[in-house]
Amino acid sequence: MMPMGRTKFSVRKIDNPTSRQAIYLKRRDGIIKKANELSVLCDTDVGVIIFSPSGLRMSSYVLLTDVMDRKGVFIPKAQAVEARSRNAGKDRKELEETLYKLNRQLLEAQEKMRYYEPNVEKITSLFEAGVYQQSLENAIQCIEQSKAKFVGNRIVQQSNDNKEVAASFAVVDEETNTDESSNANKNRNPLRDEHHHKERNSAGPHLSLHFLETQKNWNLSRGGQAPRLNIK
Amino acid sequence: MMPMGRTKFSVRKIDNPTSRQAIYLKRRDGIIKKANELSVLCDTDVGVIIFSPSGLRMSSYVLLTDVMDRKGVFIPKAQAVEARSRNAGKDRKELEETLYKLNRQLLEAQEKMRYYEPNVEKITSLFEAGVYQQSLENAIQCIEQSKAKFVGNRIVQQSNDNKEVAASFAVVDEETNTDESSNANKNRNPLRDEHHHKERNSAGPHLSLHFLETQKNWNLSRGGQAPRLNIK
DNA sequence: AACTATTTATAAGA
DNA sequence: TTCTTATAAATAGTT
Repeated sequence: MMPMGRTKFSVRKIDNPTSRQAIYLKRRDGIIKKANELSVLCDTDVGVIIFSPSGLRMSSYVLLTDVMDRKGVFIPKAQAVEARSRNAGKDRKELEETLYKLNRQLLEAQEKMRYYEPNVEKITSLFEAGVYQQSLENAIQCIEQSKAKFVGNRIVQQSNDNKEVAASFAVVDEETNTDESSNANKNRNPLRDEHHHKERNSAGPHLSLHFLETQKNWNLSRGGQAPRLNIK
Repeated sequence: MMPMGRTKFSVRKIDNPTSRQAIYLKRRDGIIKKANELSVLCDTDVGVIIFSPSGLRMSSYVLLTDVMDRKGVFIPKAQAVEARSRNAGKDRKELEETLYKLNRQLLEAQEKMRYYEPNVEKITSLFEAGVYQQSLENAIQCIEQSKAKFVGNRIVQQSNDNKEVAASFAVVDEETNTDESSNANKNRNPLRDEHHHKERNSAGPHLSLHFLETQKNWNLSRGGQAPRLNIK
């Protein structure tokens, strides 16, 4: 008979589908919790992407942003141009594969583009508008910095813009919500780490993602306190 | 005197930089280890991206990967399948033509993108910087107008601008979030709401990703076995 | 880098 | 499913 409590395990695929699923759920939650803790404790950006075992859909994602830009989502220009001639030797299957990939890349690009060229008519909430605006503001930041170089580094003050924008969000939030009861649904400010952006050229949609919350009672708030578990 | 062993902690930013860094390292490793375990145990794809507290560089990423290709993160599976079959009737010439067109579209998209994500390092004159900025300012103008609609056609004024806008943010937001309170340093994430993801096909991590391993002795291999830790 | 005292995470079982 | 409980793991403060 198995011991009552936790048993040792080895890192190999769990054969039994039922327990695999069960374990998946537990561990998924565990990782997300830890990712959140790390991000709060150390004030870092952390992203986690987890697919359900079935593989049919993304089960859980906790994403972090602008990473994408840096990792070369788009194929380098040279590579793209060259692609055509390189198709000469490919058989049909390969061609279709290439086509498929290109399609995807294009979709990605278009998706991204939406941040910068939002169809104003299609913006359905103020919320969304703010998101778009932020990405643009970020882009402008970069340009400002670039300009500063030419002018002789004199315009450094501009760099506080982002903070103000972000701050105003928070401030007003407080105006509308006077009650101080704190619950789990708070998310970090995507603009918090400006230095991230400063270091890099990309002004990308620095918004996207973030912690998808986990409906649990975990203290997912930043700066929270609460030892939230039962104390023996 | 502090107890020798682990002490309880609350989830809030660690003030002491030294211990923050120390804790960062430990927990970072811990998460990566767990991510790997999950991926092996449950045969899932898991990705983790962690930035160092300094924020200067990506400190650690362990991305599992080809996920995207296999499971269609960017395009829903159904759509992907369709994309393929649409090419079924085409002969080679047509295929190559399609490929070429796609390539061109992609290049165009990338070109445009450069506009919004200009490589600051490569801007060679103040004038050029100005041009970029102008296009971005224009975009922001549009957004502002869009915002105004939501604020009830109220004219957005200079000084109170931020507050008003932000306030309505809160309101709009509240439709999806019933109770919410906030401190000055906590910001909601504008994209938190899932509908962003739901409504777009490619809300996923636009990552291309690869597996970066972690130099450690952990058994990071897939399908591995080995209880890799010391047995008492 | 190692070491432990403790806190956490969790695999089974209820 | 959700809760419980015994035990494995993770890890904060120390050396």
